[in-house]
Amino acid sequence: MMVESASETIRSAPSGQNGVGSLSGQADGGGGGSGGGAPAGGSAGRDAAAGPDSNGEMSPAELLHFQQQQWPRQFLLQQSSGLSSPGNNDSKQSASAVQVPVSVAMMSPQMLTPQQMQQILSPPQLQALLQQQQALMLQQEYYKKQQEQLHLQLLTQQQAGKQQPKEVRGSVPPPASPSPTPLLSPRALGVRRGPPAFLGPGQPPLSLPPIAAVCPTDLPQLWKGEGAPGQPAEDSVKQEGLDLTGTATTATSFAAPPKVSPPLSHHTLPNGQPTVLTPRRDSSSHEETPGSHPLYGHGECKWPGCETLCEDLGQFIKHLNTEHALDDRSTAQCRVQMQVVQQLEIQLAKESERLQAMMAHLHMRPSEPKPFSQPLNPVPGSSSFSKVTVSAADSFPDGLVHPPTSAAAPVTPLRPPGLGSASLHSGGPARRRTSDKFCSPISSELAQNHEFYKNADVRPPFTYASLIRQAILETPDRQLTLNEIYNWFTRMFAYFRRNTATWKNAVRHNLSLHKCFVRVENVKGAVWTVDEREYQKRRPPKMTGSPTLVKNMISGLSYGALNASYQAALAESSFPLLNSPGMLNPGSASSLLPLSHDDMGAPMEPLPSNGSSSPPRLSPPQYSHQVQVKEEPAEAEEDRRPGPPLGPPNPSTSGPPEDRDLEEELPGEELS
DNA sequence: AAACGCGTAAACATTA
DNA sequence: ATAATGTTTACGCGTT
Repeated sequence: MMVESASETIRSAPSGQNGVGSLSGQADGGGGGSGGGAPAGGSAGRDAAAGPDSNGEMSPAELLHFQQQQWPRQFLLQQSSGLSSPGNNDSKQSASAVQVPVSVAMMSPQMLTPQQMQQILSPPQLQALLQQQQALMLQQEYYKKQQEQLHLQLLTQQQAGKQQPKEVRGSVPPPASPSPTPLLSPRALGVRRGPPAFLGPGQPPLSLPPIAAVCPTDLPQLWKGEGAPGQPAEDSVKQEGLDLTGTATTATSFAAPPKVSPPLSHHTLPNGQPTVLTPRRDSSSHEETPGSHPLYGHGECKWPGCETLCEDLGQFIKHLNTEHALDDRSTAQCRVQMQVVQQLEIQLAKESERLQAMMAHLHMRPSEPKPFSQPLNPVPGSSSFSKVTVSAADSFPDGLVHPPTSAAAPVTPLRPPGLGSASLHSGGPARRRTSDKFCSPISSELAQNHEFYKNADVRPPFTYASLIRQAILETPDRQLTLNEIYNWFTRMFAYFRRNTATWKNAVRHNLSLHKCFVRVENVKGAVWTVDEREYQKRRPPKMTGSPTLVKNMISGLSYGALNASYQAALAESSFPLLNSPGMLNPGSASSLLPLSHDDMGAPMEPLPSNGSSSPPRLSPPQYSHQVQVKEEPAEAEEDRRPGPPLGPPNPSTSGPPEDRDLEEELPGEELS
């Protein structure tokens, strides 16, 4: 995950080879503080090596990451964009994307990182993407075969003395040659991998072309954009090709309503081969001049595999007639193209169907329109939020957003933690914190995406401190041994099932570093507890309503952050939901009490000076227990609290539970 | 630009 | 002796 910062890499360099090799050492999971090796070498290196499950080979998750980088990103983006507004060329129509999950709709293509994608999509979705990609690769294979076949045919013909259409591009090798030299240039056959011509001169290599720019007309890119499997992903440009493939897949959807596959015109080729042509090739999307030709764009021929430059339409027509006249080659290419289209159609149909189902599902839910300015103190039972369908505008006017959906939703399995985890992996450590900072209440987030985090190798958008705290608070007696904390991490997050040395070290580091974590000597050893007061202390002032914040959310931090913020806001406004039965954390979700001041933006609440157990500190009752723990031996605590079994939240529970709950909730919002 | 929070690495000490 | 625990320092990055 995260791209290791260059600096890190640099730093580690001197320390010695860090690499996978050394990593393996630390991968032993021993976790000992000794820190094993220096990871480094890059994110991939570290991640791959550190994990116990990584033996130098890519784990499924890593593979997923890798593949995600190839195309799904744009694919999805476009898809989402298309959903929200088929005709909208503006890729940033976030605000208007009311019907699309905010987490997706707001994403800016350029900002979506594979990790974000991962977060946005549920594992099944990711899986689907993978499959799609594989399907595309298979297609590629198919094309290649076809091309080879064609090649052979032509070769045969040629050898038979038949007149072959002359190769357009001068680079055609002498026909007679029996050598592997392609009779048809790879390019002509679509195998060629030159710089994607479709990337117009003005288009930055990595930028995503406006949705509108991708249309059926661009399908030919498949011919060249997709490289042969063996071809190492070239460079960004090349990847772009892949991306575009995905894009192309979606492209058709823009031209037609999501639900139905675009009508197709079935033509019959001269040779009798039915050809499927996407309708309005020319009109759809491409801003082509009235007199343009579907196969002509950006000054060049768009015939699959052909990039011949043509100054004008006239020249192009001429070229078309001469070079792409009716012949075996053209026919074969047409056939291939037809296959491409058909595949895409099928794909589109499937995706459309899925989309419909998703939308239907999501729209059904928002049973509760977000009540706007609700009091900061959420009304119990108000609801859980879902990261769905809320326009940015709605969410940020006051920095508060209300859950569009109704709480009942227990944890939706594998629901992508879109909003909350948004910016996670996009960058270095700090970056991921962003979302954290923006507060998504950890318990809420966790509750909702429990399954997701549990199964997806996605890094949770919380700081170690917040996670540790959460782990501790989830237990009946609010204390855990280091090992138990470790276990919690691994149990709750797939992500922490690897890189053990790294994160364990981080956990220990955090425990020691933060005053909020108090080590208590217990009979059996030492346990860690949380000093809620301290924890609260470290929380930076809230950003509620801060223009700056909003601004950041909207622009600076990438949509991911925005989403996170949004989610956080939602969550904050709906604490009660934390207590919903669906909550995964039995222990933590015990309280229905309105959270105290804490979150909601209230800057730090001045801690009342009730300091019960902690003399020096004025700590509100809620915090007292923590403090006690801290100052008292574990036994004391145990006495205090026999330890209500971690059962579902029991509102009726009296005192102690309350405290607990409060504590939990308070912090609920994770820092800030 | 500085301060701060966070993640990561790593050296070192202590304990089981 | 070894591994698990803890503590501490350092560095880089992003945000405020």
